[in-house]
Amino acid sequence: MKKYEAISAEIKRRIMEKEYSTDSPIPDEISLAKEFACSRMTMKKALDVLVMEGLLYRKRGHGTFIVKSAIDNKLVNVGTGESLGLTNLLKNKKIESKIVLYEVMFPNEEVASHLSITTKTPVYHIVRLRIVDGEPYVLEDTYMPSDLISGLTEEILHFSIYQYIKEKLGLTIAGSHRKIRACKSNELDQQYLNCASDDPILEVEQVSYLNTGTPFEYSFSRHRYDKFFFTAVSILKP
Amino acid sequence: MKKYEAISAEIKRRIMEKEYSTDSPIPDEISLAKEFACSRMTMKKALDVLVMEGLLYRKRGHGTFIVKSAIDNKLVNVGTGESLGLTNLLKNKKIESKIVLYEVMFPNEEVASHLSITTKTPVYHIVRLRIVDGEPYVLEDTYMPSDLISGLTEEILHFSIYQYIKEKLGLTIAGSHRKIRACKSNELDQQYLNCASDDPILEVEQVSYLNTGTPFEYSFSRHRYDKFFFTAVSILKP
DNA sequence: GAGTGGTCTAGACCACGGG
DNA sequence: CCGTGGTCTAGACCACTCG
Repeated sequence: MKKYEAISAEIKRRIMEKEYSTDSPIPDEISLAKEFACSRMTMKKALDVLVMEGLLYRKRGHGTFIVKSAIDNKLVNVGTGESLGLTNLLKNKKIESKIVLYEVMFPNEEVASHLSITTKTPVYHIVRLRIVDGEPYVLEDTYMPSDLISGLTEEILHFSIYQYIKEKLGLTIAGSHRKIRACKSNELDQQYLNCASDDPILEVEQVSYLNTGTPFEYSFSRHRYDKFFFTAVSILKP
Repeated sequence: MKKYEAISAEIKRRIMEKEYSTDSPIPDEISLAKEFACSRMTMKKALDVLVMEGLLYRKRGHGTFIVKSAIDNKLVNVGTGESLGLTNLLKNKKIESKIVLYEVMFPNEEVASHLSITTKTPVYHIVRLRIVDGEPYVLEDTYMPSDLISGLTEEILHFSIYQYIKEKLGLTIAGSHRKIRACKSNELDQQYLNCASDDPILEVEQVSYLNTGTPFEYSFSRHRYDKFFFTAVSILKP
């Protein structure tokens, strides 16, 4: 365990357990560094994590304070997210997957360009309906290069592709770029998400990358508008 | 100008001008630190900025590489955004504002709780239609404590509230928490955004904070679904 | 082993806000 | 003035990947 992560976790615990007052600043960086027997730079890095998560804010010349609203609201932080994939995000829920389509094909120009491959490189094309606690939740339309993500089976698709990539293929997922938009529902949405023809859809277009910088997934997640929203924390530079 | 920002900007320039190959790593941190006459920690911080923006990625034991797709797509980075407000985001466009409603009122429970005030504290309630290059773009429904954001005039509402807060009131905006969702359009949307009754809306619910941690704005921005999408860069921890 | 980025140190000075 | 956080330094050792 990295030192700054351990410190960060301990301070987070103290905040959540209300061991620090929300009316006065938490102890200053130098005192905390002394308490945790680390340098001030390391202490700062530990606090940086919590500032990023929206739990703390700093006032130059004053100190570091707790964001009051952060204690009650358990934010799903997406800005610098901890994990990707439904299986990770909804750990307490029962998640099922219905495979709507599973094929190997040559990508069109658009898909190929987002995956940084040619139209001659075969890709998996997967359409999955994800069902959370018995309710249809999201329809995922996913493209992955078949040589990169090899050995996919229907059994894996019924569970978690991300877990397979990490644990069985030993690849490291580095992050993703997303575009979030609203759009009209199409027939496929209506059929599988069980929604009305005038129900909107929240669509997340996503390119995910390995730590090698290689894109491994280009996907469109189409969410029921009443079952999902996206959260983001934005911190401006001074 | 801070040193690491200046270095960061210069490296960004080099990437955009294609002065570095995208097939090999950019120079290592120690060489770059030497070139820019700074310590390695400062160099690292400068590169951190570009990693956050999705322009670079690092491979331990290998080097630091350019994200190929980042050069073409000019991402509007929202994750750790540079600025808030339309006036900043769309600098090249002609932005007009039509004031639909402008009143002072007592907030309901929901608004009060998000602004961390009581229902006895008066707030401005502002509904503005923002028009970009002559096209209706977003309908903003905004609540602000009137004692905090004092001296608002219609003239300011026609231009930029954020700029007024920063430049005239001398307050510093620290960041915001957002929820992004899709929803159905209502009559107000249809009237002002000039959209059909079955057109969806991309709604951004936002609480914005000053650097004091005080919430100063609770707003709902309702966007035409065909004129706006939200982008986010997500970087996972190793 | 050589070279990379990742973490950490023990200081230094600066910028800001308050008394 | 003092105390706060913000930046910066010149090193150190570790973890990882490759030849």
